[in-house]
Amino acid sequence: MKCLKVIMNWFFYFYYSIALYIFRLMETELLCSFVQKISPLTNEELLAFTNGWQAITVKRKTVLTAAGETERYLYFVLEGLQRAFYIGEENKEATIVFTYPPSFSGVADSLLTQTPSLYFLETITASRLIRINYEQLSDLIKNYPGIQQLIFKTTCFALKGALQRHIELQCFSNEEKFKVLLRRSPHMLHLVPNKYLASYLGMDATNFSKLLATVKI
Amino acid sequence: MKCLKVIMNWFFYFYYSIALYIFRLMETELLCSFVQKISPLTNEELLAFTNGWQAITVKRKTVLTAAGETERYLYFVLEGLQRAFYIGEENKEATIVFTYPPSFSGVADSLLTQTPSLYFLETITASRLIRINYEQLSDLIKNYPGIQQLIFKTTCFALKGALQRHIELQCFSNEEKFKVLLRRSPHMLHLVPNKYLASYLGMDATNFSKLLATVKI
DNA sequence: CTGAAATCTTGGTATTTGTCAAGAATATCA
DNA sequence: TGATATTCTTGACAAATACCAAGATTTCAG
Repeated sequence: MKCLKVIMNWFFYFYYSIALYIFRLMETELLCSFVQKISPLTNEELLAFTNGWQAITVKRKTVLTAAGETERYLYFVLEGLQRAFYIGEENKEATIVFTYPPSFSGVADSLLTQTPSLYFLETITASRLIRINYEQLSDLIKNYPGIQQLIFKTTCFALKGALQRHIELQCFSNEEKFKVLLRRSPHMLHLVPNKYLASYLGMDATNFSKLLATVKI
Repeated sequence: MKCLKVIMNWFFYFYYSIALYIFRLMETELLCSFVQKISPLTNEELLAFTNGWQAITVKRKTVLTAAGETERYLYFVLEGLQRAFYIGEENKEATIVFTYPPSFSGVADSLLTQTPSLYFLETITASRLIRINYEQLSDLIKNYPGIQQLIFKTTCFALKGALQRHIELQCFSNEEKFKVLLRRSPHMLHLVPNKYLASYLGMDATNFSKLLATVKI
């Protein structure tokens, strides 16, 4: 009897280890294929880059970074939905960006300049992420030209995106912004609460609801 | 008589050369002190970086980069005022950013990602600028870590600025935006035509004028 | 310096957008 | 699963903002 128990424990541990290993392999694989699309790395760089990430699993509505804090991590989203948002006068929220897998996440400007974040980063749904802290990332950037290139490119694309969105916010009416959203990210309508979509488009939630009724289809 | 003419020519050329030399020294000095504040360079890097810039002098309302073109230059402003703006439906303009000395200029996202610009870059007043083309800049970035660091940092600050402005556009009322402008850049009121300031704040020009009358002081 | 063009101001009006409230629908957690 | 929050919808109303036009002012180029 004792013997059986030992064997079972052993089996359990064996399979658990394999499962964990495969799991980590899959995560790493996801990260690898993501970064390779942005900027090709050598095998050595890839190995260095994918090493040292910490996996976290969090519930919905978990604050990953609070406004006022300085961002400590670069995140990579494996599963779930997150948003960065600003809280203004009278607790009005302005959603800056949504993130979902596979992509990096984190308050980019705060992380890169190591200055306090203006935004909150929060999970919308339960999420699985991996993250690497600023010091490790800095070392990687310092020591591997390809990784520096990767982060630089990512930053450039972020800037491009921010300026693109700038236009939409400044030039488009609520209805136009709504239509752009419908056209460009129809899936978001199902995934994200309307409340957040409204705050992403910079309009009142009730107005968003009315647009849904009139503009739809 | 002939002799006198030759001597005068010689003198002219002599002083002209010296003047030009001093001029270039001053320009370079301006660029040096500007970049040193962002990210310190070694002497060698500084020498490499300040070399190869082309000086241009342009009249007011000169288009430096047109929407649809891919930005070819990184500019450094020595004198004058410029703005980047987007032209939307019915020729409505949205000013993205103003640039004035000493600072870099150019459509940052287009230059960095080498994709077509969404904006026009145009001088508001007659301007003196120096510029370096993308290929040269790329080489400098590739060959000098300090210069890569400089451009990377500049990009990060640009991103930070874009996200900061994002908040203002999305959360503030016209009056609030106007007050922020008054507080943060009062000098702009004298330098920049109200028309452009209005389009910078994302409001109608007539509304801007009314705010000037009511909010002032 | 002067005529022509661009810009600014102002009032009135139309449109867009936000606010409030309350009931309906939906999602969440124990 | 059921109780409890949260979110969504809808209407009427209020506020903000854009639009238009015309005259005053300023700026610019020849």
